[in-house]
Amino acid sequence: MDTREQIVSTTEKLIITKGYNGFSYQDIADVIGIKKASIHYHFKTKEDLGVAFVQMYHDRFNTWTASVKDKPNLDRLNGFGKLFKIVSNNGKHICPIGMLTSEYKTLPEKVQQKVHDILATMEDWTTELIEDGIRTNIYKPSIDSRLMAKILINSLSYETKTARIFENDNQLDQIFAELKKLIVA
Amino acid sequence: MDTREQIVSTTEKLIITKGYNGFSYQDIADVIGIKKASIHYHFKTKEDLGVAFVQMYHDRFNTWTASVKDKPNLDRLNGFGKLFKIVSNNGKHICPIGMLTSEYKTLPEKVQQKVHDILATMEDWTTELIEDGIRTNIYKPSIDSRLMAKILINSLSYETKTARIFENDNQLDQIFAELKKLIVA
DNA sequence: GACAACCTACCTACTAGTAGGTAATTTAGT
DNA sequence: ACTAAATTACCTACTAGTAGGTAGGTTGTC
Repeated sequence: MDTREQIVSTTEKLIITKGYNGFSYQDIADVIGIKKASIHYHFKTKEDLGVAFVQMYHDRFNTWTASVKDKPNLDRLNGFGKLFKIVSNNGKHICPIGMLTSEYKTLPEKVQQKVHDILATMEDWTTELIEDGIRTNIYKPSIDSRLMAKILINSLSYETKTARIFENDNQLDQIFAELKKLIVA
Repeated sequence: MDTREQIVSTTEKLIITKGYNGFSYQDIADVIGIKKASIHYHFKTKEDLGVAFVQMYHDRFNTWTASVKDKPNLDRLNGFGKLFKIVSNNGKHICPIGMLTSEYKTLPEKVQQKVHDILATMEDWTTELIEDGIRTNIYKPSIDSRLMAKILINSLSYETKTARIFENDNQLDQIFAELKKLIVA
């Protein structure tokens, strides 16, 4: 992993714990053992680094959706749930996009745009997943796909935060199971 | 409204937009037109102010639950939904407790404790509401009360954040309606 | 006179960002 | 193959601004 990748990777960890406004170039410098000015060499401004991080996260999600696009609907649904389980890391981490969603109003314009984009991508993908499930009679026909997509994403994303507070590492599974009960016919 | 109340009230607005770590005593001073040092007179440290704010918010919730405790179950459920609608203020605001939940790891210890307490209170109240609904055959018997309580709170709380980003002021109602469809028999 | 509620004036610590320099590597021209 | 120019990746040292917090003085009310 080269220095640039190390910076973005460290940024992810710091956003999870301290948020975008809460971490500093000095924090990153301390973690990877270089000087603050050297980070400015790789990312001229903090805004540039923020944009690069969210773009990386968006790319990661797109790569994942591409990798499961031919799998059965229920596999994709379970895979989506597992994504949050991995992010949560047994109640130790939270979803960084959830953090940026909270901080949105104070984020630099270009970072806001990127956060807006990944949220839209995730909501659209999940909506299509549920639409597909209804169309193929796997899911309950009474469901509104977009609203259920939001309920699913909101419940799981927010749970990574409360799990960290209550040091509860298994309720994410239970919530996902309860949601599946509501969705699957 | 005396100065102390003005400070706490301004703190609420600032936490909603900038978060606990994002607002400063100077911000408050600018809003209410006094000097920074005068805020230290009312709240010796920022931690004290944070504690006072969350306590006020907790008291407000307790006052509300007390005011509806003898109302029919569905009235209480609808009232709970409306609480988020009021907080959201047509997609302009977010739930400040949701903000503090994101920031949790960086909050001073006493503020963390208060956030932990209000989250537990809200979850317990909602769980009991759903238990009552199941017991009185108003809700679907297949529901797990605690998990559904979390799904309800998470969905609505997180939606105040995404509504602010997408400038969408009516999906909170729709999500609450969809959740009611899932809960009510 | 006592006290509450404010003030001015300061402190230390930290922030993002910049100026200017250096050693090592890569590229281009002869 | 040799060399000069350019680039990469870092460094030290600094700026202006802001953070939370404090000491001590002033003002207004009972």
